[in-house]
Amino acid sequence: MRKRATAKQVAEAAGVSKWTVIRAFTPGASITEESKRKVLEIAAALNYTPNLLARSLATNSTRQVAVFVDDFANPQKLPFLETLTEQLQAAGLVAMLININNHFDHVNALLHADQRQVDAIILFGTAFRDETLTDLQLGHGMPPMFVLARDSQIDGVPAVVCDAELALRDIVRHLYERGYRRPGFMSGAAALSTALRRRQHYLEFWAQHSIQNISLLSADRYSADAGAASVRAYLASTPAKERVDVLMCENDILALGAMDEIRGNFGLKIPEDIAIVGFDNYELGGSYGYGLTTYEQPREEMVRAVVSMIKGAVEPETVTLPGRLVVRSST
Amino acid sequence: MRKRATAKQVAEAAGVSKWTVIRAFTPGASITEESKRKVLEIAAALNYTPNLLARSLATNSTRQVAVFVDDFANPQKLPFLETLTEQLQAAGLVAMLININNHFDHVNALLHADQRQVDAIILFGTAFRDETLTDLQLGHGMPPMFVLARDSQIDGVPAVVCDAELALRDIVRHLYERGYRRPGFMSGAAALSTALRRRQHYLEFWAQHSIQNISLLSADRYSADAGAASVRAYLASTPAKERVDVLMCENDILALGAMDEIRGNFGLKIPEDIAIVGFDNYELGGSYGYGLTTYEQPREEMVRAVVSMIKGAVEPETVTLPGRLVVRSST
DNA sequence: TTGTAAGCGTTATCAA
DNA sequence: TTGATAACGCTTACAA
Repeated sequence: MRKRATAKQVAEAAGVSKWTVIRAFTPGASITEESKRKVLEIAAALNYTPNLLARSLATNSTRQVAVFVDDFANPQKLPFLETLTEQLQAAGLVAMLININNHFDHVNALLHADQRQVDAIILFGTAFRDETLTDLQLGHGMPPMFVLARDSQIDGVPAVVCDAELALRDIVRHLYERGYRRPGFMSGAAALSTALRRRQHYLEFWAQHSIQNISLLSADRYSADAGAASVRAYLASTPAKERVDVLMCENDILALGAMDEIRGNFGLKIPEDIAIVGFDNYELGGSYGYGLTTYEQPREEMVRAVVSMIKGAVEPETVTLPGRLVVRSST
Repeated sequence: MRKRATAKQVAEAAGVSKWTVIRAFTPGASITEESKRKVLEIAAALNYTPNLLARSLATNSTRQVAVFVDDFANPQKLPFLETLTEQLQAAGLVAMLININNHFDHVNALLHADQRQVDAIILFGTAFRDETLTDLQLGHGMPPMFVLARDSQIDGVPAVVCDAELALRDIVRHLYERGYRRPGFMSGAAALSTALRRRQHYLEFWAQHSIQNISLLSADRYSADAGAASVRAYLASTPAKERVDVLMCENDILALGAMDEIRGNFGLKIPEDIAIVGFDNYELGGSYGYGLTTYEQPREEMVRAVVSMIKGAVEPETVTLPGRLVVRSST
């Protein structure tokens, strides 16, 4: 059990009251330079620093934000976590990273975060069951919640997402202008609303060009291997004449796997035989070997939006932000 | 300001003292079934749950662990974070994710974690300046610290690492048995002890086979592009006859970039012209397109070791754990 | 089994 | 500017 100096001890050593000590550590408090200097000096000698835990109890604000994550397979999470922690910390907040993968009970995680008195909860791209939330929301008093990088269909829980409609419009326009006319779409495993929406808009915008006959592939996980397996099955069962001329994959990881398979195993050329589009702008996709055309989510802006709402600088409401089409050699 | 029911309120509503309420929520406390049932019932009605913040203050234990991360570019961090949060949570602990990249002051981060009264601090693969630590350690009273996935050269701060000597011995033995005799090594940017150690052991074990002439390449970042650029410069300036027959890269990301460049830009075959070895067993390296031979760190065991020490189940001391050579088609 | 008193280290508020 | 009182919601130790 390690010991720390408390304000009281510093006060005694400095010959002042403990409130004066507190003031010395409170920016802008009314205290004479003289007292402040003396207190800080003694505090340094005694190795005293304010106890944020006690402060949280007294102020009813922990300045901690729970961040729920359930899918650690998507490498895209990492830059998001970096940006998120960076902006939270810059705002004087700190992230509690809570894993809610299969091993954990979602309701319990929520309750636990609440008991820790976090100032807010961010559902970061999680497949949170909506019923779970509605149940608990009713039980009032929960910390404010936000959904990041995924749609929210829960009343009163705002989401910050990349504008899927705009994204798919840009993508399809690009593909159409490049001359592709036989599109395909590879879905990932999850029936997440965000995922479904990408496909839906893809179909919708092709339909506006009177192209309705779209090949639908599906991968059973979000991994390169699953992407490869999916495209392998497709190519193996589809005569060259009938194949798509462009395949959009729901995210970059699937796309990378598909590219490997198309070039390596089938000896086809990208984009001459089949063009490929991904989603997320995962770093490796931009490397020489791939040159994957993709769409980048406005990470900084999305995070900024959530953090602003948490800080209370902005009214909480669902925000949809435009991303950026990144054209490379795969289309 | 949201309101929560407190133990006192529940006590009044239930007609008992608040300590009885506490007992109802304390497993194994001495309380009659009758009182307990009643209290829990009223508590549920009032939406009461114990305030973990107040508990932490009273018990002097937050059950929070600060996890410092500075390099979010390495996708290997993600599975580690998943395992770490999983095991911490299973032990009743929760991770505070603290970003200490360039934007932040390391000393301050440490001080801040301390002020938050965390039970422990994990330096997860960070390039923490050792002087920083020694300074602060002296100021006693800091939470116990641990270094994960990197060597620690700081007195009293134990590390949990993958056994580099064993790893490189296995790798070099494998390469030697496969018949390779002209090895090369690509280093990443950082002068991290862990990184230097890999190269050192690589040289050492080749030397045991009387092979001393080892080509040293270096990449200026840990990214696929940097790996590609490094190998490009090498190949462009080295006649085919004089080239290495096997190139070990300090991690998988560098290796993947190198592979792309070797095959795509130079039209060489892997492993016939140049064999490649990586380190980390990053998922994409295992996909069909790469088939990268690599070495897998014993993630679960490493995390288990740290968590055991934090729980106090095991004496804190540096632990070196054996990993696993993963042989694929690139060698 | 249950209630009481004291304490954890702060902050808010008011009085001096 | 400074000091004092009460409060934050819980735990520990002890008494009833």
